[in-house]
This record gives sequence, structure tokens and C-alpha cells, in this order.
Amino acid sequence: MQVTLPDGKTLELPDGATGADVAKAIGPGLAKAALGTRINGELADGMTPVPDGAHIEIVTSKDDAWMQLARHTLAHVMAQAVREMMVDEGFDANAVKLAIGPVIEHGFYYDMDLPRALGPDDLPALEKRMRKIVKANLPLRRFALSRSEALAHYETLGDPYKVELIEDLPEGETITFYEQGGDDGFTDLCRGPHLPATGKIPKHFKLMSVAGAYWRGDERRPMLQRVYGVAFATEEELKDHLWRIEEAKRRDHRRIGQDLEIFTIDDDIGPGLPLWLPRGAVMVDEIETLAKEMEADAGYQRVRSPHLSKESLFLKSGHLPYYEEDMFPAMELDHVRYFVKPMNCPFHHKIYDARPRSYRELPLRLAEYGTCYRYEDSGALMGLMRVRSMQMNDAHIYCTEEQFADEFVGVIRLYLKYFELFGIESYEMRLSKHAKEGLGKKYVDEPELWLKTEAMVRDVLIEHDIPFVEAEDEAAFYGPKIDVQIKSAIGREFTLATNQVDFAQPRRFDLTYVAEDGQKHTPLCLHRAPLSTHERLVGFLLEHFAGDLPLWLAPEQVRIVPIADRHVAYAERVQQDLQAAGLRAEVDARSERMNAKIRDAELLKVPYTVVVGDQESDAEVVSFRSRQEADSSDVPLATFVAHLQAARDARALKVTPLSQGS
RNA sequence: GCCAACGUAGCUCAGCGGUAGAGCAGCCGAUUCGUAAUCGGCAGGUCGUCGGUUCAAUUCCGACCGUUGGCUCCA
Repeated sequence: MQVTLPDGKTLELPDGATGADVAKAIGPGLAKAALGTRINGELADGMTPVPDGAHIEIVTSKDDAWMQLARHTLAHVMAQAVREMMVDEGFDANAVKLAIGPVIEHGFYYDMDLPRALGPDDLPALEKRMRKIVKANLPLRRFALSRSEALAHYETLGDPYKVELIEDLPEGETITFYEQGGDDGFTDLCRGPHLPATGKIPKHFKLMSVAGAYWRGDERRPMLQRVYGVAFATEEELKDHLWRIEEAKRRDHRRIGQDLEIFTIDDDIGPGLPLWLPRGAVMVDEIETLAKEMEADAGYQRVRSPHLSKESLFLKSGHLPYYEEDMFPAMELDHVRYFVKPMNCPFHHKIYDARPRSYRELPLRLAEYGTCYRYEDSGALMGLMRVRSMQMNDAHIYCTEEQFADEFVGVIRLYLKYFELFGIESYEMRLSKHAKEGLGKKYVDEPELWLKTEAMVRDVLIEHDIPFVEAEDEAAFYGPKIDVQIKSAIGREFTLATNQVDFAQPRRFDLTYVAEDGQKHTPLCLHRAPLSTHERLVGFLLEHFAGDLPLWLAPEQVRIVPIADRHVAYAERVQQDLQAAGLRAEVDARSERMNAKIRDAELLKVPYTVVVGDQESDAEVVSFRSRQEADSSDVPLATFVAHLQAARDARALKVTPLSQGS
């Protein structure tokens, strides 16, 4: 047989030759450096036979992809180390049952069913064993077994996970194993690809954590133990990665939220029920003001509704059969069950239905900062990002089918305006659809309508060149939606904005409008929350800005520092002028040294610190230090006030520096 | 919800079988000072809660509550 090399040359080889054989045929230097292969562009290892006529590239450490091989082999090394440790502790080797051990971004993990629980304290010892295995430089060997041999192997060992994996492999697929260290070493069912020997693994790896993980991600199946590790080609990359993790912790909104006195969560109040501290409440107020302005411009009307209602409302909306698990349990009053609302939509439907509607009124856009309560799983709660009490930037748009596309795009344009204002550049739009397997009890069972609305949403997005990805089984129970996914500082993904189509509830509520033809028709409803909830948005913004908020959002915009007591009067004069311009300013009149006051203002990340002493009070000027522009002195007070006012009014992300600006 | 770890003063953390300690924050006093911590003093905790073991528990064990990480990456 023959293969083609990257330079176009062909190479004649005996049948069954592997990537390593190709490297050997090219030259001894390359054979030594070879870590893996690319077969027709796809990453493979040197142990895998190459097919006749394939394009072959030899992967060396110059090819970044080689770390995938190293990470995969490390997963095996780790599993081997875990088993050795368990055996040394007196457990039977077969009590260590292996599930899966894939490569992930930056590293690897292995899911295992173990005779005892691992804790973080076990990681250093495990890592030590791993380094020993790496040092032993065990060569890897790849071999194939027939389906029945493979099944028999794992049935003998009593490993139900591997048995299940093999059973799920398509008939006729080659079932491969990788072995290292012979009979005393380690053998694992594995597709590969791997490094040729454990000694090729770079020593820049680290075990990070242990965690539980359901077998195949299914909560009805056994909980396995997962050990996570990271691995890099160089020490610098590893250090950089660990530094980034530390940096992310500093950005975590829970850290910043405490340091900047934005919110707190108190045991006596309950999990997921945050309290807004005064500084946080200022942020929320600013966000509400912003949304009110934007929505007034976009033709929304404001409404208000109660926090709870009778059961009948939620039966009608469909929340009770479909959503009850996520709702706080009912309270019973006079033999009637009441629920605290998890969403505002049923109330808005009733507002729509308060009187007959004409097509002339559509689209009707009803907006409310409704406070909702959802009984989220305790394990899902996280600071402000996932809570049980939340205030939504909510609105419902009732429109005709013809108006749908414009309204839908209008909402997406609203998102984009907000994102520009906040400087949000990293996000993903996701079209969330019902499960491929069908509708079932999770969703309103209207198959044709699902397909129709999903197609409508997709068409609108494509028509307007809005990039998106599609996701099965992520829809709301009443219809498909567009979510905007963002990542928190520590890398967890959250939905920020959402725009959902609802074809079910208007019908269930018997909502109608009279059209030009004099007939009653059912409107479509869009649920939209472009700014998510106040909680999640503030949490996200704290991380996004690392606490350095734009002037308009900053709870305290100016901190005025008098140098000595005799300057307090002038400091208060400065404060009054700022406050008269609607700016939030505080005077630090403590009996502290100026340096201490400046430090405290910096730690609170107050955007502007004004220092006033003899020079300033004599000349009616200010000297400021800023987190957003260069420090400046001898600025006339009125100029300074106007400067901040302009930045605030523009809701500028970055202040135009005074020296250059008007 | 499930698996694991953690829970000591407002915050960050030390102590770990003989009923608690630091720094910062707070309060009082002195200091009045030019761009990131002035000095001194005082006060502050039923060591998450409830049980158990023990002569004795913050410390050991159990349950509960709460927090954190993970539960998407499919040999």
C-alpha cells in the first residue's frame, strides 16, 4: 500500500503499517520525535494502522494538537494511579470500575466507581503516583478485540460501565484497547489516540479537583467520582492557567459584591434570596431607569401585578402541570391554593384580557419589573447568578402572526443596543428547541405549532444575518426561544437575555383580538427579558467590569477627601455642587490621613476621588484621581461637574479625558 | 436533588479534647497630615444548629442547615 506525505511525496509501505512505521520510513530523527499522526487530517496515534492511500502527517511536539494525546494518556495514567492506590489500601483491583476518561479543554478527567470516596487530600498522593508512572516511561500498546471478547473481558472484571459502552458501539466497529506496563500495568477500552509511551507526557500537569458526576449525565443513574486534571506543554502555560483561575476568583461577583457592599445573602432569610445593600440598590435603580427609557422609546407600556395568585391562574397558563417542581409550594387560604409567581406572563395575559382588543392596538407591549420566585435546586444556586427570588426586566408582546418577525427582530435589536452600552462582546445566541425525541410531558404538546414557530424564529434570524447556534431540548415549556449565553468569571455559562415565542398560552387564556375582518383571532405572544433579571445582570456586570463600573452605574461616583479638618467646608461645597448635578458624592471627613482615605476610596473602586486642600479651597478648583482617566489638578469646580455630568448622561463606558474633551 | 470539601469576631484566617487568638473593620482618644494603610486604647465570638461519645467537646462521631466545586464535553 502507499500513503501520501504533506510534501506530496508518496511512500510505499507493507500492509498494516502504522503511523510510527511511516515516521520510521521517513527517517530515524522523525521516528524519535513522532508523538502521533494525522490520518487524512484527523488526529490519530502512531499505533493505529494507516489506510491505503491516506494522507499522513507526523505529529511532533511542534504540533499543538499533541497535547490532546498527552491529556488522553494522562487520563489513563491517572486511572492507573487510582487503582494502584486502592490496591495498596487493600481493596480488590476489580473494585475500581472505570467509566470514561476524556480529554477536555486544558486537561482531562476520569469518571470512576471506587470502593471509597476520594477527597482533595488524596490528590497530592495520586499526582505523585502519576509522576512515577510517567517516569517509568511505559510504552503503550494498542490492540483490538472482537465484540464478544471485549464483552467477556469486562463481564469477568465486573465493570458494568465498560460493558454498556461496548454494547452501545455500532455493530462492526473495531473495538480497541490500550495497554501500558504489561500485565502489572493498565489496560483500558479506548478509542485513542494516545502517546507512544507514558514518558512522553510533559510533567506540567496538576490534579485540580474531585467531583461527583452521574453516569452518562443522567441523574437516575449511579453517581461516579470524577477527578479533574489540567496539563500543558510548558511550565509557563501551566502557571498562566493557574494564575488565570486565581484572577477569575478575584473577579467573582460574590467576592466583589461583598467588598463593594452590593449585596448579601443571610442565613435567616434563605438560600438564593439575596438582599440588596444600598450600593447595590443604586445599581438596580440605574438599570431600571435605563430600561424604562429604552422601552418607552420602543413603545412599551408599564404594568404592575401582584406577587401571588390563585392556583387557577397557573392551571390555565400551564405552569402547574409543566413547571410545578420549580415553583414554591402552595399556601392554602380558605380552601383555595395560592402560589407565588414564578413568571409574570399569566398576569400580563389577564391585563391583555381586561377588555376586548382590536388589531389596531397590536402589537401591545406590556412591561414590568415583576418579582418572581422559583424553587431552584439547592445545588444550582450561585451568588446573584442563580437565585430563588428575582426581579425580571420582563415584558410580553402580543402581536399578529404578520407582525411577529418585526417584533422578534425588534427585541433582538434591543438586546444588541444594551450589549453595546455595556461593552458586552462575548456571547452566543442560541435557538433553543424542543427535544428531538418529541414533546412529552416537559412541553406543551402541539407538534405542528412547535415546528412552525421554530421555523419562524430560524427564518427571522437567518434573514437578518444574526449568527446563532441551535440546541435541542432547551426550549421553554410553551415554545422555542432565543437565549443569549454569557460566561461568568469562573467560566460557568448563564443565560442573560431571552426572547421566547409562546403559541400556547394565548390560546389557553382565550386571548383574542378583533381583526379587520371582524373576526376574533388569537395573538402570538413574545416573552422577552433582554436584561435578564436584576440579580443576574448585576452579578454579570460586576464580573464584566471587575467592579470598575462605568460612571453612570457606580453606586458612589465621587469620593471627596479633605486633607485636614479645615478643608471639610469646601469639601461639602464640592459635594453640594455635584449632588445638585445629580451625581452621587460622599465626603470622607474621618480623622484619617489623606493616604488612608484615598486607599479606601480605591478599594471601593469609586470612579473619582477628589482631594481638596488649601490650594483647592482658595482657588475653587479640584484635583482628582480617576480610575478611568489620567489624574488632573487645578480643574475649576464647575468644569469638573460638567465633565462628570456629560459622561453620566451619555452612559459612557469610558470617560472622554478632560484634557481632550469639551 | 446527587457526590465531595468546607462552616471559628463584620471581613481574612490561626488554633483542634481541658470552655478561644491575630490582622483589618468598629468604638474612644491623640494626630490635621498633599495622592493606596498615623499612633495608642477599648470592645467584639453560646467556635453554623441539634444530638451522641467523654470526667471534660470549638476540637471526636452522627444528623440537619448553609456555602463552595462538580454533575455539558459520551471508549
